[in-house]
Amino acid sequence: MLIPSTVEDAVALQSALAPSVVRTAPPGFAPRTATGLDVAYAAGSELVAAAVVTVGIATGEVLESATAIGEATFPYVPGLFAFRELPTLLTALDRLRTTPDLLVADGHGLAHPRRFGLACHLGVETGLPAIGVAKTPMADYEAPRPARGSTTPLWDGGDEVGAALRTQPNVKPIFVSIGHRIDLATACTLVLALATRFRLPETTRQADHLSRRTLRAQQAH
DNA sequence: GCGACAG
DNA sequence: ATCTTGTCGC
Repeated sequence: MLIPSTVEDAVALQSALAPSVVRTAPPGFAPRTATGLDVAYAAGSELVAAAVVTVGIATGEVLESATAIGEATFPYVPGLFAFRELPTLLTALDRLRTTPDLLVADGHGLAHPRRFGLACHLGVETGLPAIGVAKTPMADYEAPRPARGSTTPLWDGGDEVGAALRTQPNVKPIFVSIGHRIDLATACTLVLALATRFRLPETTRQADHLSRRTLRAQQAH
């Protein structure tokens, strides 16, 4: 995968790719598994550890996982952090034996200044359905009702770009947006099904834990 | 012009 | 993201 060498090129690439995002699900789309992706960073270096974990949507059971060690070359710039994580995440994805039904990225999809966050980039790059799940919003929203499952729209420049989703009663919402080849309502339903017990979906939790374990193990060497 | 800004 | 102990609660 080609990583732009400048911020200007990175912004241009996102704008160029944004029209490729498909905002509807494939006919008869009924994923049985979901693959979570996350990256852990080392404190003072560019070392990163990526983890991808496939779980059963109905059970939350871990079915398969893969990891990769890499280097974050691109600097952290809000709106461009996908360029830090993409190469290592794609390497880890390639190591899965079974092609994912659905990707769940740790970050935004359409709820992004150029409508092309990490989840969109992952989806367009792989051709797979993808959802963005973020812990903090970049867009405006009103608090959803306290009940589990309630949602409220995410607004950015007059566009509805995602949803604030309450996954647990009276717990801070998470921010769901389309990544690729899915609609927002389906994305929210699937994320809710993956967040039966905790605020974050099981995909995110498992990938987060595995990426941290992988980084620690790498640093011990 | 200045601050804020996914991870 | 990461640096970081204990503590309150289910």
